Amino acid sequence: MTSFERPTLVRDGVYEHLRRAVLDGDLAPGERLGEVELGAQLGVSRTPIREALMRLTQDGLLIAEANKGVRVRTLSAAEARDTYVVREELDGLAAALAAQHHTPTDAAALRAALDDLHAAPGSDYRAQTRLDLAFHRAITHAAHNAALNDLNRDLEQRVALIKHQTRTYNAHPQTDAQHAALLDAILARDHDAARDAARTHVRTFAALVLNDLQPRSTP
Amino acid sequence: MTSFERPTLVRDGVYEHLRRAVLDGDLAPGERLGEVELGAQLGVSRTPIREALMRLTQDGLLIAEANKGVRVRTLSAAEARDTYVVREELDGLAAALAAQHHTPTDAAALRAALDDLHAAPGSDYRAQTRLDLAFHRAITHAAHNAALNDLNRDLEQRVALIKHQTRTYNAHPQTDAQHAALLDAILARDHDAARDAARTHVRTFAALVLNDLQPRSTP
DNA sequence: ATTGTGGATATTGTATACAATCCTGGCGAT
DNA sequence: ATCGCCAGGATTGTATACAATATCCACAAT
Repeated sequence: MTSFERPTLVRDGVYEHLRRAVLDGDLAPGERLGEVELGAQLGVSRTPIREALMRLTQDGLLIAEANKGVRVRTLSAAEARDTYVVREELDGLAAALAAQHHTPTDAAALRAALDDLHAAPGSDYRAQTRLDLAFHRAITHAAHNAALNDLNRDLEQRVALIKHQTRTYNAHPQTDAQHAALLDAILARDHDAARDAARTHVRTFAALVLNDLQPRSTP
Repeated sequence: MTSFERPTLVRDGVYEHLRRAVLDGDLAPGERLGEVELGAQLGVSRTPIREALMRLTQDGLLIAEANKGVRVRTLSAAEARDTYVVREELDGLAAALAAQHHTPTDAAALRAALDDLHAAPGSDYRAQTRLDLAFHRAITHAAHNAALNDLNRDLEQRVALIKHQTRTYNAHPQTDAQHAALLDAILARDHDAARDAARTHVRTFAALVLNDLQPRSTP
C-alpha cells in the first residue's frame, strides 16, 4: 500500500472546497453564503461549515457582518491599488530569493508552470488566472522562505479576488515577454534582474487591472 | 450618548483575550490549550472557544494537530530568519509610504508612541515588546495602505512570538538612535532615508534575536 | 527489565437543539 | 402616498449531546 487512508477532517474539506470556489470565481464577489444552505449542499452539519467560513474570513476572502452572515469579499479600487503596491515589493523579493536559492527541482517546476500558462487559451480568463497564480506560486516556493510563502498566499488570494471582480484577462501584449524575462533571470541566478522583472510585471499588470476597476467604483 | 452599547460577540472577546495572552507572553510557546479548560476559565461554552482558536491558528499564532488540539506556536531558527528577511522588506516599504503619506495626526501618534517606548524600563522585556510593536504599528498605520496593514499584522505577531521564545530584550546600544533616525526621516518626508533606516533597524535587531535563538535549536 | 497489548479515560470532531438578533411585509395613522 | 410600527419568519450565535480518535497506565509475555 502507498499510505493508509488518512482521516481527513470534514472542516478541512469544506475549507478547501469553498476556497477553491472563491478563487476560481464560482462564487461571485458580494455573494452571500448561508450556513444551512451550504450544509445541505455538501451534506454536513453547520459546525464544520462555520469553522471553514471563519478561516476564510480570517484569510480575507470573505467578510462577516454580525448576525448577518458572510459574503464573498469585494475590494474597493483603493484596496486593489494598495494590494498591488505591496505585491510589487513582495513579488520582487520572491523573485530575488528564488534566483538565489532555487534547486533543480524548482527550475523544472518553474518551466513547467510557465509552459502550462502558455498552453492555456487566451480567452479563458479563469484558466489564465489559475495558471498565472500557479506560476507565481512556483516562484515563491522556489524562494524557500516560509514566511514569504504564507504572506504571498494571502496576497495571491486577494489578487485573484480582484481579477474576478474586474474580469480582466491576464493577457496583455508584454505578458509573455515579461514572464520569459523573469524566468530567465531566475534561472540565471541574477537576483537583481529577477527582482526588477517581477516588479515591472506586477506594475504593468496592475495598471491594466486598475484601469478596468476604476470606472466601476468612481461613477 | 457617544455610542450605543454594541452587542460584542462572545467569540470576538475570546479571540482578543487569547490573542493578547499569546502576544504578551502569558501563554508560553508550546503550551497546550484545552477547549474545556478555556471554556471553564472564561465561562463560555466550547463553541466560541473553538472558533477563536480556529482564527488564531489561521493567524499563525497557534498550530493545530488533528484530534490533538492546539498549542502556542514555536518557530524554528530558520522560520525566524525567514520572517526577518520579509520584515525588512515590508518594514522598509511601510516607512517609505509613511514618509510620503502621513498626516499631522499620524505624526503626533508616531511621536507619542516613541515617547512611550522610551519611557518603558529597559529591563521589562514584555513592556518593551508591546510598545515596540505599537511604534511599528503606528508607522504602518501612517502608510495608509490597507493591504500592508493586514500583512504587517501577521508579521508583527510572528515577531512577538519569536521574541517571547528568545526572551531577547529590545534594547541594544543603537536602538534609540535608530528609532530616532527612522522617525526623523518619516517626519521629514524623506522616503528613501526612511526606508533605509527601517531596514537597518530590522537587520540590527534580527541579528541580535537570531544570535540568541540559534544556540537553542542547534544543540 | 523491556516491550507489547488492552481497556479506561480524556479530548477533539460533528451534529443538533435552543436563544437572540435581524430582515420583511403588511397594516394603520397622519 | 408615506412613514412608523409590530408581528412573523428566517438566520446567525451559543450551548449541549453524541461519536470518533488519541493518550495513558496497568499488566502480562518474553
